[in-house]
Amino acid sequence: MNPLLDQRSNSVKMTFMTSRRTDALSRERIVEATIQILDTAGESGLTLRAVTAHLATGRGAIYHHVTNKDELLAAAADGVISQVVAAAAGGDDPRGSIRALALGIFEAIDARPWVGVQLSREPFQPAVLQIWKAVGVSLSALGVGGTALADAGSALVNYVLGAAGQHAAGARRAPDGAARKEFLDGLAAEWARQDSDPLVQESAALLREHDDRAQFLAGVNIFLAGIFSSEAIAAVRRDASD
Amino acid sequence: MNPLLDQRSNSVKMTFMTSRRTDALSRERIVEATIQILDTAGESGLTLRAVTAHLATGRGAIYHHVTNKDELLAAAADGVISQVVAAAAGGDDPRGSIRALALGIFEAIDARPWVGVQLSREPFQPAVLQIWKAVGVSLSALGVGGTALADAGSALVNYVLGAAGQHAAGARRAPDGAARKEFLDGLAAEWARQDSDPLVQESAALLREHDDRAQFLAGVNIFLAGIFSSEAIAAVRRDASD
DNA sequence: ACCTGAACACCGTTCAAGT
DNA sequence: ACCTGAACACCGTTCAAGT
Repeated sequence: MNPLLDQRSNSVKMTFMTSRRTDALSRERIVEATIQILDTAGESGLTLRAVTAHLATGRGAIYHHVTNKDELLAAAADGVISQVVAAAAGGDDPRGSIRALALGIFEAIDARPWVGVQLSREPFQPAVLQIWKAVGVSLSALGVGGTALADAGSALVNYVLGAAGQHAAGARRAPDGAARKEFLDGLAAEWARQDSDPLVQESAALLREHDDRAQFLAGVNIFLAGIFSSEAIAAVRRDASD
Repeated sequence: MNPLLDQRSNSVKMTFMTSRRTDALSRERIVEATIQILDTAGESGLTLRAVTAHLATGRGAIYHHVTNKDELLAAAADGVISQVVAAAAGGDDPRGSIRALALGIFEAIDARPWVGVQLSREPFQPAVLQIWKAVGVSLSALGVGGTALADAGSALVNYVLGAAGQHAAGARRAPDGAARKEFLDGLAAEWARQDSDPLVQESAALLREHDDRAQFLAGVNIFLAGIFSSEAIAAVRRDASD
């Protein structure tokens, strides 16, 4: 009746065969279950009760491996972002790496809106630190250092996280393409109705046909351009003061 | 004491005397109570029970004027952002307006972390639309238009919202300067301990003495530089293809 | 029409009791 | 040490009943 309990009774530490339905509870298994629940039921579907049901265990058991529901969400996001960062790492083109990282994050969030919400929630969670470090490595390889690196890194990371949060909220509200189209059309109509300012009218028209992904990448390019034009100006200033 | 209250008494349509303990419930009064609760008790202190206690009314009364707790939060954030946008509007220097707007948002969030959290939560809430429009007007005045305006606006707004969310989360965790210093010192020590990579070591050192506000403004400048270098490149391309 | 407040259907977290 | 599950102290939201 309860396969999990049966498995648990013949658990052996040294075995090299690891089946999916492995025995004892562990942080890893809990996080894995958390990701599954988030993917299928969304953020509002993540309850401690859902996690314990999924793992066929008691309520309090979770708290032996994890201190908080928040820690659970942070760990789940970290699991997803780890893979994105690893996939974008390396290569001999730091600008390309930055674009690949940004795009990877965008796509991970497009597929799993809950990651975007979580990333924009807490500044020093593991997933965000990973992103900071990857951005730092690439910028450093491009010759940016010191305070300029901190400023540039902060700009890029905050931009990516901001877009992440906004896109995630949109994706949550309108999951598929059709719902999204309908939502944007309705919103554009609303804008156009509320405000006759030509700028708003034009924005409403653009809103209907805009591509989130392309717009996101355009933003990354703007920041990259800004970083190097700032760098160039700073270099000129340094030369001038020598 | 509460600028919103003052603002409201000026904006009340036909009367010039508005007492605090006015009789009937209204959306306005409910939002006002919401802001007060958020300011004094933080986001976790905002419960429907707290709102009804504050207004000395029954639980369900709120739902005659507001559909949701979410709408309450969005309306509260909109009230705060309205003032920021109004204060930063006008002037004949669009770049200055953009910096003033960004800084105004930063400072509003520094004073009221809950605003930052709320802004980064929902892409098409009233407060965010106000920011979009103000940014659009300034960029437009700088001669940016069409898709470039949408891209640039999106980049700036997402950057501001991202930084807003991250800074708000930090401000919530460490409200005063001393707590903040202690927190950053601890975090820097943690980074330095975990990773011997020289880049991380340097970042940890920078982290301890970095100024969130200056870093935020540096990001705005990077963005502005990026827009005009992108614009310049696009212009060159247009010329070349003619 | 507006308000009341009890009731409903949930939460996250704790903790004595078990193995 | 790890797990169980009832109990606790909350939530947001609804709705029959009042004015």
